[in-house]
Amino acid sequence: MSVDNKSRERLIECAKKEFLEKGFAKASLRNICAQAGLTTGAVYFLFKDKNGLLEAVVSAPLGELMQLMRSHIAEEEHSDIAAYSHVAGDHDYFADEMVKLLYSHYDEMMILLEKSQGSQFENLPDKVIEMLDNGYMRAAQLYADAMPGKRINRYMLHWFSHIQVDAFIHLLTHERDMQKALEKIKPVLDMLVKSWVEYIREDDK
Amino acid sequence: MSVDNKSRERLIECAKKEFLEKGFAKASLRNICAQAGLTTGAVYFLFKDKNGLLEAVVSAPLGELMQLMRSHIAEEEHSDIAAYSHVAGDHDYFADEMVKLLYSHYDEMMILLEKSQGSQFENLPDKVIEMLDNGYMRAAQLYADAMPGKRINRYMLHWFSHIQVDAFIHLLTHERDMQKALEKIKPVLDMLVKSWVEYIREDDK
Amino acid sequence: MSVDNKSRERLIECAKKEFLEKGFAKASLRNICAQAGLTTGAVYFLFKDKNGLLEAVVSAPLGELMQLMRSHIAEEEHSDIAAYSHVAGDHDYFADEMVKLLYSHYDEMMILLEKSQGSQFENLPDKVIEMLDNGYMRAAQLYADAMPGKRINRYMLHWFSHIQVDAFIHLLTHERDMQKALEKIKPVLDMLVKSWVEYIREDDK
Amino acid sequence: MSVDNKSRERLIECAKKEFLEKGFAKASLRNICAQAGLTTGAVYFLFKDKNGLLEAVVSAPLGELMQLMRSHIAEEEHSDIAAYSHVAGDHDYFADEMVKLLYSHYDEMMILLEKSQGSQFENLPDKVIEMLDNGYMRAAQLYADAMPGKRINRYMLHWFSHIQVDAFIHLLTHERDMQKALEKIKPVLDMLVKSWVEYIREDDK
DNA sequence: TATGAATGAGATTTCATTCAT
DNA sequence: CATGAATGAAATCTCATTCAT
Repeated sequence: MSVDNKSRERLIECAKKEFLEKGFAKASLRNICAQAGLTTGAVYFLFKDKNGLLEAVVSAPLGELMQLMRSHIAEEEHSDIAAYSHVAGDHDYFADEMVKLLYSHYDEMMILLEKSQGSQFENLPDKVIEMLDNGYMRAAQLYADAMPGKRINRYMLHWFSHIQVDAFIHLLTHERDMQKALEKIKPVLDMLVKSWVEYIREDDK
Repeated sequence: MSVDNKSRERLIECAKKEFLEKGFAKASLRNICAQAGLTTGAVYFLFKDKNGLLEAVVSAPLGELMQLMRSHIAEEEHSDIAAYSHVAGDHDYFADEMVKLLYSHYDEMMILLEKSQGSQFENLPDKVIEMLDNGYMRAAQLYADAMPGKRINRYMLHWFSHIQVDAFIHLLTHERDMQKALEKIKPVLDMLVKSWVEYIREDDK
Repeated sequence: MSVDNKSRERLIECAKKEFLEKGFAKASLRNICAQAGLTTGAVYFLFKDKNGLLEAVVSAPLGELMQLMRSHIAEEEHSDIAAYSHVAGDHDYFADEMVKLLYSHYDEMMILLEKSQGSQFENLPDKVIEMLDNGYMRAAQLYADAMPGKRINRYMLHWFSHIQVDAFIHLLTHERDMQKALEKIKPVLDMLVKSWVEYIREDDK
Repeated sequence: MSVDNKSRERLIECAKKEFLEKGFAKASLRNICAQAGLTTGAVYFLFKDKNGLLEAVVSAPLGELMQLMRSHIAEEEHSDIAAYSHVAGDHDYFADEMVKLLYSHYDEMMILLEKSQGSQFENLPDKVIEMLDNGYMRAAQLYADAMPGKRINRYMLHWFSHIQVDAFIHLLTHERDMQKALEKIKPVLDMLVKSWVEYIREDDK
């Protein structure tokens, strides 16, 4: 918005590198600023503090991520249980979106999901899991009710949310190329959906 | 080796608490030593350094863990592919052993698997996954060969090792009671085995 | 001088608050400017520096204070020693004037007298005491001369000046209401005057 | 208690100087440590922190001061109102004790009473005043009850406690020699006691 | 067998101030 | 008339580590 945000951008760029390399906690403001050719004071002028700098690095991608999660969950909650047989395509669609999002901000997502210990975002994966878990709960309930003598296996439901999130993080850390990632996530998601249907219920009592 | 290990043991006990609470990186040697009624110098006499203290805390359980892993993998490598239909019991047996081991040294395992960032053990889960991955490779190869036009999906194979390890860590962090843990891990392992068989292969080319 | 002093005034107003709250030394220019909707640079344009800002806040009341002090001292120096018996009314008059002045610029006076550590005004009370001390000196001399074998107790003279100033500061910090303050200061001044007459002299040699 | 506390003592000595010169808030740990030929870390080993260092500097004299205050107040509370005519000697005794105490730890007392802004002791004078105020309350009550139509002038009572404390601080800052101080405090205390008796009461209603 | 003392390098943060625009 | 950007110096504190004794 000002004539030149060069310093701000340089700082963000250098912070990104440092966070990625050392993680938030061990990242050194001094290092970042030296790299950017500035003094640490500049961080406190341009951002609030170390956390503020991190926020500047990840906030936009984070917003998009949360947006996608919310719309996925909303869809999930309005989906018909009977339709579960062909939801696969749906899931594929979500997975595609997610992969594209993750890889279009690769560094930021890595920081957010893997390198944010010690920051305000250190529990983001857990929060996302919680969102999913809650979102899937209704569908699971309907699904369980549909079969007498069965009830939701709460632990399995949660674990499925956990490994779904985990699947994307694992992908991110093991495959740098987006096209390949799009291929690789397919069977994973496929397996997840099929297993979900099969293992989400347990015998009542 | 017996006269007077009191200090050593007190130190180990206090370190365990601190590591569990704050994680290795943020644990304070001074704190630990003060708690043990000693000074930091004692750590450098009795152990080598901070990492050495951690090692003393976790080495025995770690040894047992590696032992169990190795024997599991060895078994896996000698197993017959044809037998895969009823390997379920086998896996249950392994899972039981693993859960019992993990829960008989709960604190140490938590430290090792969840609180060791910054230490020499920070990649232990990855190493275990690697072991598993390698161990499952031969069986997977045989299994793939048995079906023409199919080959191993390397990524899926690795991911299965990943979530298998993850399953135990997730259990550890979400269920403190061993009996309940033994119940909860069952469907997880069941799902894992069944899915393994189904998803480990992909179309050739 | 009139078109647009808004910024200047806003700055002064906000500075007043901050100085009052935290004292000069711990007051933060950034805070003040942010509160005023300006940046720190503005302070250096509109005033000279932090001290200049303080000066702008207190200069008018300070001028009046010094004026009153000077006229009080001038009167004191021209007063007749013989008249000391009924000077009481005089002192009451001065005290009233002083209280009215102090309370008509309560905030500024508080800053000046209690919150100016670290600024150019940090010794104002001492300077005022010095003025008083010098002013009372002549009267005291005449008074001492009037009684053979007596001389001025220099220390007591100074201490009286000290507690006279102190009396007003104490009042300011312990009574926010002007009417009540006017009542409370009466016996204090009364005591001061009477004791002055009695204790200002000591035996010669 | 150890072989040599040289560093500790050097640190305390240098801190004393720095605190005296700049006051607690503006005193620089770096400076103090450099002066003592140590690093700042040493402070955090030998004391807890900056406040801890100050505490080490002043704690002994502070203890004695509080002790003396307490015994003075206890005496005051058990004193007979009828005896007030010849209490003067009593007060002289207290004043002598106080002056001796203050001057036998001159630097520490200066720090405590004049240079402790920003530390845990910054309100010590106020606390002492409060103690005195409370202590004198009972005597004042009896004294007021003894004359119908009179009641305690709460403000004057407090102000007397205030200037009594102030008298000692003023002395400390204006007279470095103990013998001279002992002389100078006499008429001050004398005046205080006489005025107390005269001004502590006001007309009822 | 351990202590006590101290280091040295680092951390984040705060601040008044400057100055080109 | 004031901003926005940035400096540079200083602040307190924390820590793992060392080593003579």
